[in-house]
Amino acid sequence: MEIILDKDFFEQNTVKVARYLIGKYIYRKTEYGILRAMITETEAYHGTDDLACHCSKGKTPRTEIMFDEAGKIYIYLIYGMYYMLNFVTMPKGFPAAVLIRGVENMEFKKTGKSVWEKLPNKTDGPGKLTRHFSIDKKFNHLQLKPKNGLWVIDKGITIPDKNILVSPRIGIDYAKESKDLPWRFKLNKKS
DNA sequence: ACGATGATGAAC
DNA sequence: TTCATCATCGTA
Repeated sequence: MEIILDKDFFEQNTVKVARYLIGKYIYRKTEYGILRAMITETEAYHGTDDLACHCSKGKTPRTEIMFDEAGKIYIYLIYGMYYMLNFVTMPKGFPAAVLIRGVENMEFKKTGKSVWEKLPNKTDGPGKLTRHFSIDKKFNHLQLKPKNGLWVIDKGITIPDKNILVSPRIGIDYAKESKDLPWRFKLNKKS
């Protein structure tokens, strides 16, 4: 059974969403075909009290999207060259999002064909991920749904807790008392 | 270990 | 309007 994840799924605690996104599949449709992969690494950014969250600065032109409805896409540019992919969580008005850091099992189905061909794994980082999926700022503020060319599917696979590595988030040493929160989730290959 | 490269938010 | 900073990656 395959379910397209929508507002109902994303409109809950950001840490839970980050945890349960592991093992879900991200789909990206272009004129050439459909690219899909399993999400294997995520991070939660939750509320104005989270000093690592961009929204800790309050509502600004950039962070406004995090205050919007759950299931929307937040894209920003980092280090002048990499786009980061985030999904907005929590009810409208509460700023929060999940960063998608990594995927595995990339497959591609050409337009007009019916077979999925496996692709080599090169998506072990948030910047590479958006590059391989051709995701850029035009997705900012869009909703996750097939019509927009980007969506997430639950294939009914549940990853047990013992196969998930929980740790502090990457690259946020500046975040003082928030920097050690265990809000990063990663699929543990050996189990 | 470090530079590429530009948006962002805060200070002036 | 200027300035430091940055949820990264490839090269060394």
